[in-house]
This record gives sequence, C-alpha cells and structure tokens, in this order.
Amino acid sequence: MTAPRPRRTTLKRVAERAGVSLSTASLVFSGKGPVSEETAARVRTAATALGYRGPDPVASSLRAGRSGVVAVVVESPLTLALRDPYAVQVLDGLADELGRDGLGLLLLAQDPHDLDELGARTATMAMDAAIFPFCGPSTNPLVETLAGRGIPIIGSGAPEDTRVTHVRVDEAAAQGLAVRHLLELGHERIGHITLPLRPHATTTGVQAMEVEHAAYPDARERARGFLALVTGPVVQAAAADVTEGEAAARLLLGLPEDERPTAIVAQSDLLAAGAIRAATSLGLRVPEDLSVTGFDGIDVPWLDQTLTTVDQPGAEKGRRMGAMARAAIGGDAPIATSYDVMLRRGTTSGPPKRLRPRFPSL
Amino acid sequence: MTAPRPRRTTLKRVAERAGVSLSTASLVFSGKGPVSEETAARVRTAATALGYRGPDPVASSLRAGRSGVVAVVVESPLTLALRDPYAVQVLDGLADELGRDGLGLLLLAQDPHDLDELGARTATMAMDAAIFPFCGPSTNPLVETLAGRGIPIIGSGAPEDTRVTHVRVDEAAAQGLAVRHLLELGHERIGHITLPLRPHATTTGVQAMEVEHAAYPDARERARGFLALVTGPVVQAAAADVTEGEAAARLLLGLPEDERPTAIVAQSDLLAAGAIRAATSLGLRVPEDLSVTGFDGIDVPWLDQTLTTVDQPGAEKGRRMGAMARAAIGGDAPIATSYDVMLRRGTTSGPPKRLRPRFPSL
DNA sequence: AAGAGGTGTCGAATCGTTTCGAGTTCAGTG
DNA sequence: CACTGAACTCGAAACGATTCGACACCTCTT
Repeated sequence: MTAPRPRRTTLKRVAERAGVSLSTASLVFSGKGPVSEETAARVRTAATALGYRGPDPVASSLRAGRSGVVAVVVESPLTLALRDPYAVQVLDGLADELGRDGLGLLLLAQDPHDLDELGARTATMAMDAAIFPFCGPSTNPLVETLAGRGIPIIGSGAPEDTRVTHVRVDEAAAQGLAVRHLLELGHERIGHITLPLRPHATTTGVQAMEVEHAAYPDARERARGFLALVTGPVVQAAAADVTEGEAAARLLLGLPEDERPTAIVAQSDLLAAGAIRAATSLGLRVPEDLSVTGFDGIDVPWLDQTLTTVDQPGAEKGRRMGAMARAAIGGDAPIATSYDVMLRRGTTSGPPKRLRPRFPSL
Repeated sequence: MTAPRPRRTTLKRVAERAGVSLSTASLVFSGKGPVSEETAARVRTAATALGYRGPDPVASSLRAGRSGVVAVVVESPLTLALRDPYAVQVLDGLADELGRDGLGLLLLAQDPHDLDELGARTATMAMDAAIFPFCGPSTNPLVETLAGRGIPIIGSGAPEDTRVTHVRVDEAAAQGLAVRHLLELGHERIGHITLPLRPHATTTGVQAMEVEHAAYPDARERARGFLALVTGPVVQAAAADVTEGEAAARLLLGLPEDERPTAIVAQSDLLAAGAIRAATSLGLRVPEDLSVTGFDGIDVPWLDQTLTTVDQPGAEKGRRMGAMARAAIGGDAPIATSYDVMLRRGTTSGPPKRLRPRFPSL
C-alpha cells in the first residue's frame, strides 16, 4: 500500500562483518547449536556496531510456520463489551496466559452491523489460533473463514459450531443455582432479567418462544435454566449494563402488586445492580421487599450491598482458554472442557415478606 | 518451540494445478496487473479444489516489509487499566481507526512489577508501530527496545521521550478549567484528588514536592494545574477507581471544619464519583455542601447526578493516535499534535454554602 | 597409528509470497 | 506487410531468517 520502510540491518550483513557464515550468526542469536565463545563475541560486536537488534520476527515466523499471535474476537464494539468488568477479567486472564508463552494477543472487535468487514481483514491477518471468549451469537461467519484457514478456534459457549472447541459452563444449571436459592428462601414469584437475546435487542418482556430462538446461547441457556424451575415473567435487557438492568427491573416491578415478583434473577451482576437501583428508587428495600441475584461475581464497589451471585471466576476462564489455544498451537488436538460455578450468598437475597398472607391468621 | 503445523496449500501448488506460472497466480489473488478472465477463473477453480484460502499473511508481510500490526501497550494489568471506561473509549477509537486500514491491534499488558519481561517479548514480536495510549510512567524501558528496532512510537503524554510522538493535551490548563469554574462560583477552600503519582501508590495526602517528582506525567501536570491556581490540600488516590476516590475524599472531608474543602477537584470521573459517595455517606449534600468535579467525561449511569467534568473525548483521542500510527507506517514523519478539552457543567458543582459568614450580617 | 567421538563452522535448501523486467501474442495502423 | 502498442504471461530475484547434513579439525582411546 505504502512506501516500505527502509530495510533494516540483516543477519547476513552482521555475518559478513563478523567474518562468519550466515548460519553461524543465526546460531549465535538463537542459542541453539554449538558456537565458540570467541566467534559468538565477534558476532555480537558486529551486531552492535551495525545496530542489529535481533532477527526479524516476520522472517522467523515464515520459517517457523507460526506467527506467535492469537486472535481474540470481541463480537461487539469494545465500549460495550468491556464495560462489563467480567469481560475485562477474562481478557486479563487470557493476556496473562498467552504472554507466559510469548504469544501475542491480537484484539479484533467485530462490528455487529458489518460482520463481513472483519472477515475480510481476518483472512489476511497472521494468527495461529483464534478465541471467542465472550458471550457472542451462536453463529458467526468468521468461523468459516478461520476454520478454512486451518486455524484452531476456542470458544466459551459461542459460536455453536463443531469446529470450535469450548470451555463450557453449564449455564442453565448455573442459573438454576440462583433460582433454587430463592425458592428455598420461600419465594414464589420470581422474575428474570436476561442478557440480550439477539443483536439490536430492546428492553422488553419476552416469551419462552423467544428464549428458544435466541441468537446468543449464553443468554438462552441461562433463561432455560430459569424457566426449567419456575414460571415467571422474563424481561430482556437491551445491553449488559446498569441502565438497562434498571429499566428491565422497572418493567418487572411495575406489574400489579399480586403479580409483582418478590425476587429478581438477573443474568449478570451489572443487570442486578441496575435492578437494585430500580428497587431503591421505587422505595423498595433490598432484600426485605425484593431479593436480587446476579451472575459473574464481579466487584461493584459503588453498591452498598454484596450481591448474591453465581460466581464465575473470569480470569481463570480466560487463562483456561489461553492454555487451550497454546495447546492447539503446539499441535495437540484441543479438548473441550467444562467448568463448575458456585452460588455466593450476599446481602441482596432473603426471605420474602408476605404482604398479604395467603392464609390469614386468626 | 513446538511441532510446526502441517504445511498449508501454497500458491505454487495452485499455480501448478491451474497450469499457470506462480506469478500469474499471485496476480489473480492480489488483483494487481492484468490477467485474462479465463486464466483467473482457472486459477480460482484450482484454488477451491485444493482448499487454498489466499496468500499466507506471514509470507506477504515478509515480502512487503510490514506486518500490519500495531502494538498497544497498557502499562498495568488490564483489570486495572480497563476498569476505567475512559480507557476503554480510547481503546475503542484506536481499534476502529486501525481496523479501517486493515491494521491489527496487538494488546500488550505490561506487568508493572516486571517491566523487562514484556521487553523480551516485544523484541521478538512483529509490529509496525507502537502506541502508549494511556497515562503511564514518564519513562519506560520498552521505548529503548522499540526505538532500537526502528519502530515508530506514539503516545499521549507518556512516556516522556523524544522518540515518542505525542497527541498531547495541556493537562495543567485542562485541570485549571475546573478549578477556575469553582473559583468563579466563590469557593475558597478547594481540595484535590490526584491519580496515582507513582507505582505502588497509596491513598494519602501529598506535598507539592511529591507532585513535582511524580512518575506519571498526567497526574503531575493536572496537579500542577491545580496548584498553580489555589493552595489546597492534595490527596493521592492509590488507583483510578471509585473505592480509592471515596477513601481519598474521606481524608479531605475529615479535616477540621474550617479547613474542610467546600469543593473537590478530582483527576478522573471515577475518583469524583467516589468523592460523591464519600460526601453522601457523611451526610453532605452535593453540590449544596460540597462541589465535586471530575475529569474525562465518561458516563456514570449509577450516579444520580451529572458530573461537572473536564470533557475529554476518549474515542477521538484514540482515533487520533491510530491515525498517527497509520501515517508513521506509511512513511510520513509523525507530527506531535495537541488537543483542546472543555469544561462541561453538571449538577455536582454550585456555589459554596457559607456556614459561618466571614462578615456576619447585622 | 588408525579409529572413534566431539566441536565448531559452513553451504545450500527452504519457508510462501510479490514484483520487476522481459518475452509472447495479437489486433490495429500506416 | 512490417510496425507499434496493448494485453497477458512468465522466470527469476528478492524478503530475512532457520536448519540439515557435510566437512574439517582436534583430542582421546586402544
């Protein structure tokens, strides 16, 4: 496209100057093979004299057949995806694990409005493996491109494709933990706030049907886990943030009093935090008037409560995917694994207050 | 290190199968040079038959002398740096701008405890340019490594090095905007909460001396801007988050009543949000009892107020740095630019309430 | 003194493209 | 009919490294 940069000093020039062969010079820098200390010193002197900074990574990669880069695909604008501290945790674990092996993390943000744009770029970008670490849509055209290039693909549930090796959590069962906890506390009317079920979602009530046809498998599975245990109103949030969580909760809390849930199960901590805000602004106390559970186990420092939540260690999940990518690059056939999560009780859940007891006392 | 992947189908094989020369086949895929439609079709058929997915990016890069990758250095763990929505905004703008040109974004997280570890990796990683988009320390050993390899470096204030081309904001003047605004409202006792001035900072009061010797230039400049206009207590926050902002504000608000500031100028919106929390929990109303200003102009959806803040469009800044990297790769000598920011008034600043008027009325 | 074994060095092949300059073909012109 | 271009195709030379096998030399054994 543009003017190539002035050619760097090459190993060949260094070798010439040191009066040794190219292969010997290479041996000095790679540290493999035997080289006499004297020769090595001569080569190093020549290198510094010429300003040679070590072998060109691209040439090494070509020869080695590996680029040392792992692509991490974020299926939405970064401002959206990384607004959630949980996503950042995963990314952090990923970066750490990949870095440990000298692998680079190529961040690819996919514009949901123009999925193919990234496809074109992906086709011409060097990478040894690709990871879809976040809750994305169940199908993604990128998988085709990547798999076609023979690049191993790691995911965490999405995309749902046989060519993707997953680090999976049983999302339905995990969400069930929260529901069961509330049932045990005695709640009978429980509402549910889901993550977006599809691109361009709006904050609105949804039916079981729509859950089944959701484009995002994580949201779908969690909602299934909820619906498997209780029949209750389900509201979809337009995004995984506080604002939409608050809006969604308002819909649930706006129901007639005898239908209004005494507990809300949210699919993410940020949504739960929004629900608590909604409750507070409606004059409801948490957990006395409303119990709220989250999902992820992030730190919400501005919340005066500790969320009851399904704790999912994000950094660990990221590390796990990083390790799988590493293994896949090493030539091992990657193996799907799964993952256990736990309910962590906080201060936002408690027994329901029966305003009008069903069986009035004397 | 590990077993090389099975060699992919090469252009040569495709050319052979199509019965054309290697160079012609290359022309078909690159779209340059004239190729008859018939030949092109034959090549494409051969390609699909062999499962050829286009030229190997690494080989292309070697030939072109450019890797198409721009490194973005984050000088702290991602969980820390990306906790701030402002950083995410910058990253988003950066990703967008780089993507526009088909450039990849290589995310490098630098462990502050082991600066050199990343140095070693950086030396062997293919990249055409490097960006330090965040408020980092004023010196960084990475600059030496990168500059030595002839890689153009873009920054936003830090590291302070002649080899780094900056997109600069006059931080001192920008912070001054907030201070002046409060002075105009009539405040006389104004406190300041700074971002960390050095690695491993603790939340504690600091003297002007320590400001001058700060390791982080952004924090230093803003504090200078503050101190140039008023003499007031300065507290350093250990991190740019709500919790530390709250702790820092507590220190300021714990001063004896006649020294206690009637306004707090925070160096970031998250810190300001923390300060508001501190005020609220101490029974102070904002802005009646305490005015608070932030810095960045992020969205804080859980705050019931709109922050008065120094608005710094993050995405735009990111885009700007991306464009500079692009230009530098194109061979243009990058030019440092600077940047104007504006004060945005919100609901968190107002005139001070004089508890004990200095000149009591009759 | 011949053979074995270890060190150190080197030439050449290879990784998979892109591109330059040269060559071929063929239609159109004078 | 010879001549000029344009349209197409091709061979060969990069790009900058790594690595394999061969070779030379030296030091021990027996």
